[in-house]
Amino acid sequence: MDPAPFFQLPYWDALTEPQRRLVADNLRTLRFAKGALVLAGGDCMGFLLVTRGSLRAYLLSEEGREVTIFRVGPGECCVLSATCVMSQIHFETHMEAEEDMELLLLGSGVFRRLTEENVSIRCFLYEMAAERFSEVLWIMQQILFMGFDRRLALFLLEAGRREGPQLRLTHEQIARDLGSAREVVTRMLRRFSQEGLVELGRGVLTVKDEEGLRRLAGE
Amino acid sequence: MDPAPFFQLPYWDALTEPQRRLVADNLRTLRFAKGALVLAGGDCMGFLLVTRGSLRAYLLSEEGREVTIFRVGPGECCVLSATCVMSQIHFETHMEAEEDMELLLLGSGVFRRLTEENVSIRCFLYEMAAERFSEVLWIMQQILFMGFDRRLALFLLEAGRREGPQLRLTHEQIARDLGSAREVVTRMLRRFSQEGLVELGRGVLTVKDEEGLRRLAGE
DNA sequence: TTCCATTTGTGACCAAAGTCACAGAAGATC
DNA sequence: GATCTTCTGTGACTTTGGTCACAAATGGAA
Repeated sequence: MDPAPFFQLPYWDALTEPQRRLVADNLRTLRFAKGALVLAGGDCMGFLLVTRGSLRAYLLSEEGREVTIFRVGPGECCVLSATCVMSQIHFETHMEAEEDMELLLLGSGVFRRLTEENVSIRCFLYEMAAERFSEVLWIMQQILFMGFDRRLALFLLEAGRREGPQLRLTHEQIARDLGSAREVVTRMLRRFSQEGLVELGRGVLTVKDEEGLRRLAGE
Repeated sequence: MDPAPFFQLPYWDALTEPQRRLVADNLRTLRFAKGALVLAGGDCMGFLLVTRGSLRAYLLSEEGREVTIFRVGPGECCVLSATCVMSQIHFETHMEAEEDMELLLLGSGVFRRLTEENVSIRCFLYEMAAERFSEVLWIMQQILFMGFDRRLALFLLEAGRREGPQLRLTHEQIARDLGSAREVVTRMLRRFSQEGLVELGRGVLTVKDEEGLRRLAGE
């Protein structure tokens, strides 16, 4: 197992030599297949650092509806599970592998020891949590105040920024991401395609008029 | 101006003597009348500590709809404005005085210097932000997945916990808090009163059957 | 090629909550 | 007590988005 990615994180410098050894000795690599549940209901697994693929964090209702609140890509760590180890704050959040993925895990026992010994790490992680916080507030704004057309437009713009204008997504996936229903997505996408904003294909979706989407999204 | 409340905060111990003087010399007391806007759109005023009354933080839509995301009571500080000074994260959040209130302000310049010099304070504040984060996720769950009846029941339970079973609230105020419309609140409250859960009066509302509300709320 | 599972398209319908337009009631103020 | 303002009550209506029930298209797999 190659812990190199962990060493690249900014807080590595803040560690003492014994602490570094402790980390190196206790890192484990975990692999998950696409769609696998990585973490349910805000379990406190410890410190997670994604090395390949990506995680999707979402809220889950009793009836099974989901809403994505953020993603964790390669080189990023999951602040929620870290925060939960550090301060007994429990987040009712689920995480699944969006693609086949690999992550480094530093178990909660060792990780807690580390954060108790070293304020800089705590601080660094909390700061990242605060950043997520501001993103989540933004998503909340969208859900609260925007119609579905605007939300979908924002979704497409955001996805486009991540993956380019060619999106390999089914309507079903989009619906789950936005916490809506597939038919609703289909209808709205059809409207978008009639207006020349996107082009639709089976399992693919091409953004044709980013400017138009942006206008619709009110950006 | 009496900076005593500031001294009672846990991080006071973490300050050096010159830092303490710096704080004491730069604290200002501000007063706001009930309903006054304390902070708009996530301004970075600096560090706010409420000494009397309470703040209400809310999201605001373009059309003027509001949703309350948290409150800051006496002895508590506003983590959002603090966080925003520390890390340039901007929260699109508004705050108003819920009652006549008084707060201590440590301007952003001095406060930034302080947090740069002292990791413990940074860390402490970020940790509080993380706590707010978990509360906001919970509110998000409510809005996303619950019907209005459940949300209202939760609101009444929460308000009851703060202020006892006698609530001095108008339907209008409740509606603003929940981001809904006054008529909707009136209708639902009427249903609640028919079911014996609450008793209604002009500007007053008494929780009669907390257990029943709890059942309805699914707690 | 022929299945077959997956994905998309669509119309009809439903339900929740927001909007509108008032009317009436309760306190406050003069 | 008369008037005013603020609250509350209510029915009718609209909108949005979710649900249902299919049909049709597409692209692998056998």
